[in-house]
Amino acid sequence: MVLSARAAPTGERNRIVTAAPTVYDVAERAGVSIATVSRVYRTPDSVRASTRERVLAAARELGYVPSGNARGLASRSTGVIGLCFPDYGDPAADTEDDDTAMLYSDQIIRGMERAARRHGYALLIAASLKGGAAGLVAKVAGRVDGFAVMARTVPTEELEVISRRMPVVMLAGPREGTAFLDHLDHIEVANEDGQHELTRHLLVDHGVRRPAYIGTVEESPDVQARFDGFRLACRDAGVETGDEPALRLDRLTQEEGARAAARLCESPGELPDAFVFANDQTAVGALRELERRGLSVPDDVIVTGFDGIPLSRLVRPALTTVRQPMVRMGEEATELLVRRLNSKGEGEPVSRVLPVSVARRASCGCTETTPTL
Amino acid sequence: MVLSARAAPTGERNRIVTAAPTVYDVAERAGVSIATVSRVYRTPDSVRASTRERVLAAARELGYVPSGNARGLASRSTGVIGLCFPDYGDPAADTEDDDTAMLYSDQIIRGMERAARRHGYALLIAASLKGGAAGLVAKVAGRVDGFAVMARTVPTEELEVISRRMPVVMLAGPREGTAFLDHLDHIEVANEDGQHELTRHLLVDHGVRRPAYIGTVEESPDVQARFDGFRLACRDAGVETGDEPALRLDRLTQEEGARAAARLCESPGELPDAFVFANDQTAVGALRELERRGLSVPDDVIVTGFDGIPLSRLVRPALTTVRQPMVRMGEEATELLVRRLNSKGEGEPVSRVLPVSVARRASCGCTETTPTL
DNA sequence: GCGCTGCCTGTAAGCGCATACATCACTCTG
DNA sequence: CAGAGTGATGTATGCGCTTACAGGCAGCGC
Repeated sequence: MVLSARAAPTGERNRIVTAAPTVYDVAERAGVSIATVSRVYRTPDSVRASTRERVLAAARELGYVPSGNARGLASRSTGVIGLCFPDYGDPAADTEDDDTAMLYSDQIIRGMERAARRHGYALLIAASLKGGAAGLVAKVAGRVDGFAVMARTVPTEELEVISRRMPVVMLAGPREGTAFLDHLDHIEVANEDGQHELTRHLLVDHGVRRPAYIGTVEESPDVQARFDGFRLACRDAGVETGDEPALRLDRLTQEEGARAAARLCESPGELPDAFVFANDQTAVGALRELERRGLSVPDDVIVTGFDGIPLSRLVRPALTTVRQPMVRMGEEATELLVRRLNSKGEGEPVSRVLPVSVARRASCGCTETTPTL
Repeated sequence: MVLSARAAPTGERNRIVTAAPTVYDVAERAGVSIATVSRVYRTPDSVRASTRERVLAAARELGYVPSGNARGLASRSTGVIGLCFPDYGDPAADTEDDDTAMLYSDQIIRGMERAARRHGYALLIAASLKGGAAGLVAKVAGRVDGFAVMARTVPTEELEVISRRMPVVMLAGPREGTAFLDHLDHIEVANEDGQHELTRHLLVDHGVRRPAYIGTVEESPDVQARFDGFRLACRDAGVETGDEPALRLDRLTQEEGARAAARLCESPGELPDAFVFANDQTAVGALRELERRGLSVPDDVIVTGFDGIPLSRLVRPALTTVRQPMVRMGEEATELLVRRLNSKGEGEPVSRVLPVSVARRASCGCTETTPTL
């Protein structure tokens, strides 16, 4: 807000001085009708050049900014797409660990924002409160043309309502069983394939024989798929594993990962020769714990992660993991939404599986193939 | 979009079937007027419980979602705040380094989103294209109640227009000289103090005598302030430094940091006993380069950064740095905006300087005081 | 000179909601 | 039992823009 200001004698500064100018003001000043003003912005070519200039000049002088609301209302579209992502962690406890925990969402946000910008859309983001306030949806959904939803951040019933009004795409976490969700567009990564290939690498190339998979208590579809890939690879290689992960964690945090490593080290019997974690954060936590215990990775035990977050590359030893194209996933989400928007939602639901790639790094005994930087 | 679907014989699925229901539809179904429907959402207590239930039931049955646009238009507010941040890097070149480069913005986004959510606002984000498309502003500014702007992402003239309509807060990068910007709310961190304290620690506690400061070619206000802190600390300790950084980099990336380290190592004369980098990314790059050269940090040379990004803690040796409360900065930005919004913008412009803290870690020879996790 | 065509601009009707104001049904006092 | 007060609801208007649709006015061929 601009001050009336320097010149003004008193505390006038920093207050909104004038009501925001509207098309009417601009029209009057330029000596045209409001329709012409609107056309200058919407379809410039349909206005004579000289008129256009006059309007733009008037707008500039008045500091006119079109009201997005009025525009949206009249044109029945907002030029905004929304993203709902999970808010891990307690907003109050701003731990450092939490900082890294959200990298996943960050990348998707970035990807979506970029692609959205390319298409002339802006991005509205909202974390789903863990409490699950219903307000969110009404709030966000009412303001966007399309909606991307990270798995299980929005109750199915709300999704159903929203999807009746606008395109919705689900991110990560495959379609759930429910018939309804089958009809949403959907993007996921090749979790099973990735874990399968990574595991195969450990078994075949590094001769691992007693791998331990560390999953979660409440299996997300992603984690489930990863475990499936792990099991399959073991079966293929004739390595014995149970139908259950060696360990199930409550949350996929560094702390939990460290705890898991501790538990596995202390449990009776032979130490596994590889810890296969369901994500990078936990693997990094394990790395720390093993270092603390004086165990060498990968000599005493191999450690692998999943996700390919930036820090997986930066820890020492660098973490062997499965890289997910997270930024790309965000971009794809936007692309899908935009396509639907342009085609008025016609067409079969799309389900896209993005390929992943195994990053073989030091924590499994491979030399990094790419330079560190 | 819900399919008409399973049942339908043909490609009807995945199309928006019905026009979105409005207050009128809900009102009719519930047998009330639209005003009552509106009141159910805006001021529930002003409607008799039985009526309210009827309305809500009708809304549920119809899948009613209030139009944010209409709401905003009628109430002259959107419930959304905006953030404009820089888009580092080429969107096409999705290098891994770029991933880490944007951590800064990510954290601010997170902080703003959280605080916004607490206050019932949503967050609209838009990176400023480096090309500097003017479209952005009209697009975003027309849709929000308040606007946070990371330093130098929006041209001053546009800011001036926007700030006439709504509260604007500048983030990081102190007020510029221009009189106009002096009147915006503003949040920065204690760059100078932080660098001063860090430098003092090196000089006094570690006996550093030949520190080299590595800055940037085009000095941002932040980087400038950091260098000022560095110089001041040197002067205080009676250590000789020039008025110029030892080196100026084009960009604050890991590559550049590595290159800087190489240059400093190869330059004639005695090796500096400490590399003081203007941010963490460059310091991390230097760490790698020094490792490659077989030099030990901190024994051969001390390295420090600035920012306190998560990976500063994760590299080995862990990086001594100045922690900026980036998430907090985002939160503060939101708080400031919300306060202005509630007070109709009254009051003097606020300039808040957030405190920083020095993280003494292994790269300066200190043991980490906090456990790794 | 006339009607026609095209280009440019104006007129007017909403878009879906919030809200001031009016109305109505009651309850409460005196 | 009239009049005032109270709570619940309806009526009507307008928020600022987009967009059919309807002119007005030039240039064209006849």
